[in-house]
Amino acid sequence: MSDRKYNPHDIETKWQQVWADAHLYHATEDAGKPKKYVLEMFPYPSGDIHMGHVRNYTIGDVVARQAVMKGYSVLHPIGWDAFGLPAENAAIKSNSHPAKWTYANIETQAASFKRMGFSYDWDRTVKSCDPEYYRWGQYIFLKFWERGLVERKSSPVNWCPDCATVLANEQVVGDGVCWRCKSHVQKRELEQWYFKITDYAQELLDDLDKLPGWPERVKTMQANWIGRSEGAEVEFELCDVAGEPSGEKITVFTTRPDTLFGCTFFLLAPEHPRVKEFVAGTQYEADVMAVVEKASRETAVERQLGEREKNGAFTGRYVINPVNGEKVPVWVSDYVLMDYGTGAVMAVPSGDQRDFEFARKYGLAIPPVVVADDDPLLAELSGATDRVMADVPWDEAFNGDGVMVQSAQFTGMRGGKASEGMQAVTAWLAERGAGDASINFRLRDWLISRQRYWGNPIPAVHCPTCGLVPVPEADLPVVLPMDIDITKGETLADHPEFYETTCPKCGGAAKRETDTMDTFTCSSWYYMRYCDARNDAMPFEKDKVDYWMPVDQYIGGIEHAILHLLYSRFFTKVLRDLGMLSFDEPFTNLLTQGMVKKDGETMSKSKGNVVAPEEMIAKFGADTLRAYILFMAPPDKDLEWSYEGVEGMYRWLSRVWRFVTETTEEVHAGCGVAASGDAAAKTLHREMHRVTGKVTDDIERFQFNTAIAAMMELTNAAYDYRNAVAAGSRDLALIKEVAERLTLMLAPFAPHMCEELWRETFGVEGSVHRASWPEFDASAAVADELELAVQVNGKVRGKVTV
RNA sequence: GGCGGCGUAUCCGAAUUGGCACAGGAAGCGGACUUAAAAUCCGCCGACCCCCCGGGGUUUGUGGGUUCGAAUCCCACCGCCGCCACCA
Repeated sequence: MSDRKYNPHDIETKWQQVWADAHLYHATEDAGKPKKYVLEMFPYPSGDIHMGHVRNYTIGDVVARQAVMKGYSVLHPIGWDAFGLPAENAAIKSNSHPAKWTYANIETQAASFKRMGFSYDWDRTVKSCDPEYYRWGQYIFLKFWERGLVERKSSPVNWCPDCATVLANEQVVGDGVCWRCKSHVQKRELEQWYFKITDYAQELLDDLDKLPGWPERVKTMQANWIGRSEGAEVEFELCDVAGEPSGEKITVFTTRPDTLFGCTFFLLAPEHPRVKEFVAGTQYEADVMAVVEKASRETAVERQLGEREKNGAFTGRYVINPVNGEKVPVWVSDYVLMDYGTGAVMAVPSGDQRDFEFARKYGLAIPPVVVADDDPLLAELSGATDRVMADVPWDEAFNGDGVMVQSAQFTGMRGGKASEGMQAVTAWLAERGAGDASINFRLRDWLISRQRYWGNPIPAVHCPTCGLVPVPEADLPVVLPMDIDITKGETLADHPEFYETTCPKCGGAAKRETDTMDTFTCSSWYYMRYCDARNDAMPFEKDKVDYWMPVDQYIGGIEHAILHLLYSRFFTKVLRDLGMLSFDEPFTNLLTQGMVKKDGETMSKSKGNVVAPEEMIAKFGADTLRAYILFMAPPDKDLEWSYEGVEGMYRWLSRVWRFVTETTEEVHAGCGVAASGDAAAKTLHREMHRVTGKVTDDIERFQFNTAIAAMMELTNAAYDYRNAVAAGSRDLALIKEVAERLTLMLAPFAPHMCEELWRETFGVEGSVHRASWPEFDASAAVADELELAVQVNGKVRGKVTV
């Protein structure tokens, strides 16, 4: 018989040990059961866990535990995203080594996860900084390379001065700051390694439709990031210095070829490679170079701060508009981006607000070409195929749908995005070899090289004779050397014993690549490794991945809406094309959990509003913390921490504990009747079935807060029954069933307490976490009598009891 | 500027998707038990207006609309949050 008082601490540590010894949560591929892969984003080992971790991993744990009880074969693993800069910074601060800091934190976090009672299969743990893991990251890199998806090229890249490394576009956030250290990012021209994610841009966009289990806003963010634009490429013929046609073509991308007749000037980005050549030694050189230099001085931040004053200068050159043979001047302007489209733009000031502002500032013509249906100008210009008006009477550009005017044979057609006129102009250009329909993406290739030590070494060799040579698979892993003094700011480039090597191709002296890979390469496939975590012959067996994958439920923070989730989708598609697996998308259902706040702000040490999980465990136990963090709000919403709230949760768990232990004593003592069937018993019986249905349903919908609320209602109904019926007359079968059902349904939330009640109080053989989830009888949940409201004109006018 | 989300009692939140608005918890108040306290158990618990003291009416950020019926759908506005942003 258990203690009368609920004492979480002894119970929790006791069962944690029992579960660990029995490998209770070991996952096996069981062909006789449906599978469920429940995964939470693996943590970065920066110190001990915080409340955000508690919330994230508790959600996953409840889902995983209930799935086991419902008869699924469940995979619920954990690991660590262990490479990365914070480890280097911490090592510098503490005059230590990144590995030491990282492994120590992993130990701390692992202990905390165990103390929280999470049901992980610890035999599948992955640490991305272990050679047994990262060697397969290198292997995958080589496979990508074989497939032509690895590229080393020179281009303007994002440089974080504080992290002293380059960053991927996705890692530049907010107003042009580093995702990790929030420093302002600079632009530098550097040669770097890329994964050609743009090869998959269309599929990454299209397949968002295959993800009905993802939040709409995450899909919208990814679609915006990929940024598909339909339009046309148009070729303009360049004129020479004397203004005569040179025969050379210069291409632009436009989403509005229907406005081509309104093009009155042509723009180049300040970084455009032709700019210097065009103005060298001319009277325009000084003005143009002033614009170029001003733009280059501006940081990425300033250029990304939305709309600003547009600056420009005439280059002295002209291009010929292919639709009307008009010579239009070529300008340089700082609002044209070199890394989108072709770095050159046809300007149509009447149809584009930016071009409009630029034209007004520099006195360039603004002829109308697409006019709104309700614009009086339409009547005035109706039927005019030639340009009779060179300047619109408008205050701003018009970019909507309307009627084409002053556009030769296209005059009178519908103009606008995806319009008849747009198609007609594109077709006309294509016939004459002056353009064609085209699609442009905002997505850029993924810059994966980092000039940092604590990461996965890129398996490549620079040979003076053979060029870039991949490290042969047999030579993997390229081991990250441990004898490095990070406190002196050393990187692999400071260690000749690392980089001095021989070329795998010709055998001559060569230099090993000293950059490491972006940590997001490590996190792009770890969930596949869990399926076959100890394989030392390949990253994973196809059969095992095909059994467990895709992840049925993925849970993590919204901050990965683009970064990690996009990269993982990309990896999955490439690995599929490499024949290593056979599905298209890695995560079928995605839950993005909200943040845990205190006093309306995110918890942080600098704000001094951190509530440490260990402090709450010490006070109330892990079960109370788990149940509380799920009870306070739906999982996708932010949650405001309240100390009074935790005490309330502890009170309720104690109340359940008392009910179960006391009624079990009554049952054992035979103090009551076998079955009573009176009104009070009927009410409790009905409530028990109603709540079973509600809890089952709510966990499926991730409404953990209402699932717990329903169990509280059942607890209240159970106490009502005890108050209504005297001891000795109580229905023993009923109160026993209520106690058992409560224990089973609460087990995923408060696993230790329920295990204690199940095995010690009830005396059942085997774990409650292997027991079957309670069935419910929908008809038993329906009341015999029902009060119906009678509405007349939507107002309650009476009530009838049926 | 664009896109997306949100707004319900003192606070956190229900309302399974158009059908009795506010379940559950917290806070607060009262009672039982106790010499007393804690713990526990029981009960009460939004506001405003009207009232023949039985009760009735209004109220889901604001204002409209659709509907027999709206917290829920539509339009406009206000407020808060997030993401993107000179992407041609």
